[in-house]
Amino acid sequence: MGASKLNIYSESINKMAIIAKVFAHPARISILQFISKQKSCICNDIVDEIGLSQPTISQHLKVINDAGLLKGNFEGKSICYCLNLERFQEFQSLFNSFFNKTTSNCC
Amino acid sequence: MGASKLNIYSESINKMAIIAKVFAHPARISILQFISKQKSCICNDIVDEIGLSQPTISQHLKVINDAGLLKGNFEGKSICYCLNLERFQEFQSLFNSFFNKTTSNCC
DNA sequence: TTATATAATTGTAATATTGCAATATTACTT
DNA sequence: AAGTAATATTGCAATATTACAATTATATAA
Repeated sequence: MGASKLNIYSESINKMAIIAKVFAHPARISILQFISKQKSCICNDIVDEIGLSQPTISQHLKVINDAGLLKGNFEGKSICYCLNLERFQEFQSLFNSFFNKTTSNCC
Repeated sequence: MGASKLNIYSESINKMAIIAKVFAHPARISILQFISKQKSCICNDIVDEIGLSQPTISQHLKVINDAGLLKGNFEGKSICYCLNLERFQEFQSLFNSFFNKTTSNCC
């Protein structure tokens, strides 16, 4: 085989995995960090900042966006990427509730 | 190319990505959840519970273990897997501090 | 020692991800 | 309309991940 057997897990677990996948690549963490640090909205600056090609950054942005973590505003010919903070906090509380439910019973 | 260019990111960002990767597969989330729910330590029960083959579970356990999230005690011929709660909490606070530092300045 | 049970490792196939060059699209500008 | 700048898409190669069958290692039990 090789592909993930997504059908055997609950909806919420698959959702958590999709969220975690956003953070599972350093380029995407860097992009999120960079966007959040900018005073004004940014666009192609990410390419210069991170050191990957424009298509590669664009691809990572798509992954982040597909998870709902971005808002984009058009500003002339460029796109202003911003964080969707509500969704971000949703992620945070999902993970925290998972972590907080987790205890250890032995060892 | 195809491989991740890990050298262009900071140590802490790469570390976060490695942690996130543990949670980036539903099987691993399920395993963590299952281990934490058990009253007593378990072993091969994970295989029955989750519905993946023994080598596949073993492989996922290795990923979780390599991230430092497990403690293993030998109990007879089987291994008792438990969560390393200290490390788990370390993860939680690392992610929370990332989330909390993240703000949005536009849109 | 031999048998049995549990878990790790190896080998391999299928699929996914990462990265970039080339190209296409989109929106402004002249 | 033609040119330009910014971003997305496509196609492809390299690498990584996922999954399992077969095998191996380890530990107890007979």
